[in-house]
Amino acid sequence: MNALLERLTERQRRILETVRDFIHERGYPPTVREIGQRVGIASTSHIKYHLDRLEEVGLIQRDPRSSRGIRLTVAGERTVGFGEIVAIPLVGVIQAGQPIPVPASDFSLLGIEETIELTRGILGDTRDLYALRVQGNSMIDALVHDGDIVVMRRVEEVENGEMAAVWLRDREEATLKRVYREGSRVRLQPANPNMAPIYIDDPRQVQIQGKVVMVIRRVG
Amino acid sequence: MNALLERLTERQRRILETVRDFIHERGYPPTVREIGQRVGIASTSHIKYHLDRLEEVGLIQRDPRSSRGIRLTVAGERTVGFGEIVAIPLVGVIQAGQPIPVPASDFSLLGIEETIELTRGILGDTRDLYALRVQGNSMIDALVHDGDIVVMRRVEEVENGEMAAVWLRDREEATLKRVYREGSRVRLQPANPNMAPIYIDDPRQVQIQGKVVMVIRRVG
DNA sequence: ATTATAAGCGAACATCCGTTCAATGTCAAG
DNA sequence: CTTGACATTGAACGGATGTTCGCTTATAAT
Repeated sequence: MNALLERLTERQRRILETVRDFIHERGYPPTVREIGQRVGIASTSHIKYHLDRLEEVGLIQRDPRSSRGIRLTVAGERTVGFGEIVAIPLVGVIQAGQPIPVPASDFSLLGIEETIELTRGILGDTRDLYALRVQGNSMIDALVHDGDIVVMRRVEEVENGEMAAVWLRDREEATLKRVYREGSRVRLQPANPNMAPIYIDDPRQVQIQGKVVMVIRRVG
Repeated sequence: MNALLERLTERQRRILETVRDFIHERGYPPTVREIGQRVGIASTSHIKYHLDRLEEVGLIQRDPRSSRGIRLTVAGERTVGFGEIVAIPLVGVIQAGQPIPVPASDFSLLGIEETIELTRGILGDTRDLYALRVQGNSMIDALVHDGDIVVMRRVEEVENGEMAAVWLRDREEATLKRVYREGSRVRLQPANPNMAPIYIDDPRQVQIQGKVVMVIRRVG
């Protein structure tokens, strides 16, 4: 999946992580010697050697003639998983009678018009996320309504009880429900506890299209 | 409202903004001399003099013996309005039969156990925000349910049609509704379009406790 | 065995950088 | 007018910092 990361030696990934951690802790990048202290390399020139490699492959960027003039590039932040802000591509719309769009697995954020930016803290696992805008009130039994943004994780299967976006083949309907496998049938439980569950006898009618991670509603 | 900011001279606020901008642009803090270049001060000692003042009032923090060892404190980020991340204090719980907590106007983030961090981009105006956790399903007609987080802005009055947290005195009930003043009475409209509005004849029964800015639902 | 490549060390150096010091200017209060 | 607090300057010092250079070691390919 990530060709860059494979090209890195253990030392180099260690250095990249150290730079990331240092910035996160102190609010400014480390010096060559401070990196050395953390990764256990005595020679400053040797660290420079590795930093040159990291810069060559485009994971970091440096300002020559500037002390601590080092920062992770977008690629660098991605390979090592940076601290604060996660950009989630907004790839489409949830609509009644329409399957829920699932982006390709190598989505690169290029060519995506819009992203929403969240902090790592309020998300759990930040891998394979994408976001959809809700159109219409067809998801209202999931306590989701027009204009909301749903953050999803691209998965093929879900655990019992997880909230998923499912496509019901026969009804030609997309819906957000908690999915329970009960013997041979499937129970789809609305988020609204006042509403009754749906039972599907043929599990093949239920196609998992993703897993709901978060719902965000901006109120004008 | 902000006593700190008034105590700052023009020069000092300018320096604070310069530090903020520099970090934002380059990814690392400026040196004393780089600050001088931008604000037009030739003497390094003079800049140190102002940095000492800024540190005294707690707007910046410095690592002695570290080059570029300067960062904005939370207070500093707030006075000068920092770039990306906004920390919103999580001050309590919304519960049926309980007024909605409203923090004091000078909430300083000190003594607050928990905060949620969001990016400036998905919020609009980031002033006077606080957050509440929803407990129970009493807000379900606002499409909000147990465990959701509601981001609020501390206001005393709302525009017509805005979603607000209101306390109904006679019912002893807190609820999230769109508020419409219709002549002498007040219409409270649920977010769920399938549900009927509530009409209150005596406007004094309706006490605005805040304005809903965002609803966030983390799905397990 | 030889060679190429990556990994590593330590010293030396010029520059960068935070800090200190002595001195001057400004301006309102006493 | 004097005083004292604040603002500003310039020079100098010592330590921090990125870079260069020469050298050594380990590993794998030729």
